[in-house]
Amino acid sequence: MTAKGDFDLQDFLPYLLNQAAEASSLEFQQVYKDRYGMLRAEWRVLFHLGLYGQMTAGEIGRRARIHKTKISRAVHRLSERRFITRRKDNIDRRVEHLALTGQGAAAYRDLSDVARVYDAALTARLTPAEAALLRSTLKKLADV
Amino acid sequence: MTAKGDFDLQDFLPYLLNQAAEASSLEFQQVYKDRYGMLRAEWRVLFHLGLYGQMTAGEIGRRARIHKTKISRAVHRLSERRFITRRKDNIDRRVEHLALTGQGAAAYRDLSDVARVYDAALTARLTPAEAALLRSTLKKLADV
DNA sequence: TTGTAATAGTTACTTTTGTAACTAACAAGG
DNA sequence: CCTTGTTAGTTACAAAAGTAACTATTACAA
Repeated sequence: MTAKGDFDLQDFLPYLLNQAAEASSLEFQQVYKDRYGMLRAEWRVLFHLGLYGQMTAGEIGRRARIHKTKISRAVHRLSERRFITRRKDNIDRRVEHLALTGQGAAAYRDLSDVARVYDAALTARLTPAEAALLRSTLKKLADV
Repeated sequence: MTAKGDFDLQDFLPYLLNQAAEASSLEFQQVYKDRYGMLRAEWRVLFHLGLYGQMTAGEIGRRARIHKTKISRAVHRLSERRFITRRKDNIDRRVEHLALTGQGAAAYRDLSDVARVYDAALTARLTPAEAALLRSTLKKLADV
């Protein structure tokens, strides 16, 4: 049934990327989900605040390319659970400045340790050359 | 705020993979969605049948690592819209053999053409060495 | 001013997904 | 045959995501 013009699914980059992304996210997902009850958008917001400090929802959305409704819901849940604080800007009162609470910073440190270890384990499955080229190539592809 | 032990989100493989996967899936998604009203699981089922011929839901699920409920719903919608047929196995009557209809085969040919062109466009953004290494590395990572 | 457009973020509504429980059919040992 | 366990696939219910419309505020030009 495979006609000669066909190319295999295994050679279709979007498919391959999705398979690799899903497989490689599984274990980390278990951690932030089981340990902190977070969703994907939530750990991403947490990491942005942990890595780059105080930010607004819009800034996080632009950096991480997350839709504003996802951010809005993530921020809502994170602040509800006291992982982050929200402070209205004095000048532009549409904007809120988000920052980690002590609890949020602790969760961030814990998860970023897990991420570091997990990333090292993934990387160890590749040669150094593969790993380096993979990262740079993925960055290229992520730029739309 | 970025402590010296931190590693950037941009170096975390699961994050990078997800960003690249999402960015690189966007345009193709528009096509199968707008042109045929399909979801991701649906075009994958369609492609499996187009590429490998008649298969059962379970076989597709194992190959593509798609959960059986997603397959079940995809199969339901695809057969409802006359893209595939379902035929009960004579010996093991739990099993159904799925196959493309004429309409399904036409959709498959159209979408696989789109996929081939789109994949070529993505690949063209990389050097040949990068593209080759990317594919082989992704295959490694996709193996859980 | 004041009217129009743009921006930040939220909400309501719908669609899709995740989870677990379910039916139906087969398998295999007693 | 029966019981127990397994496999294929479906369904019910709950959680999450997508879309578009909404509020509130700011920007800017007539």
